[in-house]
Amino acid sequence: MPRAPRRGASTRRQPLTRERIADAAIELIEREGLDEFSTRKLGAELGCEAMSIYHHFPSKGDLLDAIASRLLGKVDLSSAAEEGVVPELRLVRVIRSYREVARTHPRSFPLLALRRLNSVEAMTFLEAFFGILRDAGFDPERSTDVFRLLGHWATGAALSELAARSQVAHPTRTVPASEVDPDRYPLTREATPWLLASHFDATFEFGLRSVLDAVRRARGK
Amino acid sequence: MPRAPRRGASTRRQPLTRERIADAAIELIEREGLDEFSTRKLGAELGCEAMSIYHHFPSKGDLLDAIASRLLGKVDLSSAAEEGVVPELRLVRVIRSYREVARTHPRSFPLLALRRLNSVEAMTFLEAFFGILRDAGFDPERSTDVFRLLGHWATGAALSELAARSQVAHPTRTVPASEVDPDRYPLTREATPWLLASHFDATFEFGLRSVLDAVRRARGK
DNA sequence: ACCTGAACACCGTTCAAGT
DNA sequence: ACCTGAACACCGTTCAAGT
Repeated sequence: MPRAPRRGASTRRQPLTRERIADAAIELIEREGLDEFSTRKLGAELGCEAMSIYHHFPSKGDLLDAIASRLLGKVDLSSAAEEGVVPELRLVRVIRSYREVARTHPRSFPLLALRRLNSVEAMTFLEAFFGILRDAGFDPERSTDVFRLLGHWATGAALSELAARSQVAHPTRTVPASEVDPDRYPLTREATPWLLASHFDATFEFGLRSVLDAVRRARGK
Repeated sequence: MPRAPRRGASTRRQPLTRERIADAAIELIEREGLDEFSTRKLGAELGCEAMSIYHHFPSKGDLLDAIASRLLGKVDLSSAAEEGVVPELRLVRVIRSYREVARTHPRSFPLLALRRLNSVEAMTFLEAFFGILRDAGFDPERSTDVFRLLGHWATGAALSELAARSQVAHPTRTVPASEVDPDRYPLTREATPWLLASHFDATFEFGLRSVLDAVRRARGK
């Protein structure tokens, strides 16, 4: 006995695509966290079976890679090629946009830091960045070192901010006060006001100034 | 009918402790990867039921936090308080040891970057670092900014190296050559030799010189 | 206090089958 | 070509019970 075609629950019969799956996955991760993310929940979200996803991605790992690339694609590169804008300012704009992507996607952003990216988005990002550095007068070798210096710092800063805000993993119990007698750590206690979230912006600006300073000096050599 | 006490399979009846569990977990993660790690496998490793672990940690998340702290505890801080050694050199030694921990624990190290740490190990590390910076003449506010600048860069550098070596996640398929026509990314192609793993050490040294340079200049102000 | 083992509500992924 | 759904071999965690 043939069953009547079910509809209603999901009238939207958009065909599944890699992009649509990855975007829905990002949304789901931001809502429920990386630990809670599963292909089965994603299927429910998309109105299809979990297994349909595997027709577009060979494994969950590949889907996570695609998510990372998609996040990198959200970084605003429009300022990278802007005529008449001094290279350093273009660098700053790209870096600030990178930080903004981290802040608006706190729970999926770690994927960007942990997974090796070889995608169109990654290549586009690299090419734009190298373009700025060439305009700033760097040869390919120095461009690579500078790219990595800025990238490493920016990634570390973003992750640290997310971790400190407990936006990455579900927060677990804090250390019992008895274990961390503050008298044993006087220097840390003294620095507490500047370790708080309220100081993140100032710390970011100090870091940005510092690495840009180093970049400026590297150009002179 | 009482069963005879089983022994043999696990003669070693050391009592379970948080430290023993965390160390076995690190070993297991390094051998099989973070994705493959489970409390059940860890139980088998320790010769006990998976549930025994939950008597020492309220959840798997708490165990992961403990692993992160344990890793941080492996950083060699002996040079931090060394009399007669110039502060900058002490900073360098701690940073190099941090990198070394990442390289010797590639698959568990990401936990250190992603999880918020408030443990004895974290406090000890902070206090040692702040000690060096005080000796270098920094006040608490600048110490915090400098600590974060160095920490963010070092963490980003370590993660990037691990990701590039595909030591973090199980490697997935590479991008099809058709998608990344190298002619569309001439600057990136030109920089390829310096983006390879063989250049990691040089990039690390450039980065270290750069951030230390920035720190030295921050002290003057 | 510390550990067990059955049970529950999940996972990612395979496979043969449907359209 | 694209999607389904049952099935397999797993998970983390609960709970009542053992010593």
